[in-house]
Amino acid sequence: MSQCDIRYHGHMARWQPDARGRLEAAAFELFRERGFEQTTVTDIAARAGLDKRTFYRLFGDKREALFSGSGHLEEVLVKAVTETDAAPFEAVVAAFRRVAGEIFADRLELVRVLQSIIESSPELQERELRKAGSLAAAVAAALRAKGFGETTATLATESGATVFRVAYARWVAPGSDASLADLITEVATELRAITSAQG
Amino acid sequence: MSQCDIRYHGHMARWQPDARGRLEAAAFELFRERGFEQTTVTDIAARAGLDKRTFYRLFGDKREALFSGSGHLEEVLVKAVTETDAAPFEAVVAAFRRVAGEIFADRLELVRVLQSIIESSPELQERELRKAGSLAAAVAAALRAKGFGETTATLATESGATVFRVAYARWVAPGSDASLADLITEVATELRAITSAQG
DNA sequence: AGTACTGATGTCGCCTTGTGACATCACACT
DNA sequence: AGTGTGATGTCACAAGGCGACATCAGTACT
Repeated sequence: MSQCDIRYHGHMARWQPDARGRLEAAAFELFRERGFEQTTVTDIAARAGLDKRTFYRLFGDKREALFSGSGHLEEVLVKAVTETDAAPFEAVVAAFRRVAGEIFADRLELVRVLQSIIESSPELQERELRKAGSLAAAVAAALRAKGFGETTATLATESGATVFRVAYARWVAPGSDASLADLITEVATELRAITSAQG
Repeated sequence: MSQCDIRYHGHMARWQPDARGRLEAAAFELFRERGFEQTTVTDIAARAGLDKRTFYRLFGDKREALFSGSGHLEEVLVKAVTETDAAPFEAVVAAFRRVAGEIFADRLELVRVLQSIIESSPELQERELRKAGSLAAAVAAALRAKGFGETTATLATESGATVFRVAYARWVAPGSDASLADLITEVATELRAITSAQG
């Protein structure tokens, strides 16, 4: 198995390594500098020293270059939900709290820039919504796999996601200094209060 | 005020009336016949007896032709939320129940076709998500206008929207025969149970 | 009546997104 | 040396979307 010794998987001298990473970085920079709509895919590829066609082989479309992290997020979230034995809503909230610590905690500045880019473009907002949706679908599926019913799984997931969204918005908003995990706990309590109030 | 007698607002002989309506109808038909992606804007305009450029003056993009009804929905929803004095979550759920009766009740078949078109295209799904989002923003704003806090308004709105989405999915699913309004009530009860359960 | 204005529509040309088909060329394996 | 293989570049093209200008019925103003 001498192949295992090859650390630089294939083509190293011929092409700069990590084309995908360079494209993501180039896209992020350009979106920040000029805005999403003022940046063409050709611009991104050029800055990464690649061709437009190569961009489209690595990303489905221009927006995807900005949402590469969401796959990892889904993974961690599903794992967290699977490994607990709490009630569904509590499980989802706890999973988000874990994600808050593992993924978001030390990236506030990055997240703020990312969010400002997204807010500047309707196209990106749509994509973000879809990513959130498929993420929720994955979590709901994980709950169902644990034996919960379709409706229960969906409602717990969506409620948990709502809690996260609100907490996240507060966390990203300027002037806040609480941790995301704490905000999640607070918002979850508020949600319980609101939904259990008497009509 | 003799002008009030003019029923056919302006240009009647020169152009067929209701260009917008004709384009919406043409788009709906073509999307159903060939699918969204297999239909070009030029196709739609041609079927409506108009030019591509005219389409883009009336609709921001190809997807918008399918979501014309969402403006009316938002209007009714906001009105319903404003006119009640129930607690926030209950107010939103009641508003959705009202919308269920006033707008959706006698349109199951149409809604099913619409939904099947949307489900066939990721682009349309993204747009639907965005429409739902701006609708929620409007409802939340209405709650805030009634004096509720930002967080309360958002949580109540999002929870209400979740209830509606789940009920709507059940209603549209084949084989169901309950009314949308009843489904909303049921789902709201389930949500209360889930969020108030002990960890 | 004549004329200028308005406003919805059509025409033309352009850039950008996204894709299929084919060429290229360092590296690996035989 | 010969032969793949796989990531990349090149070319051409359909479709989305937009700016600028032309057209022309009806309206308003004189």
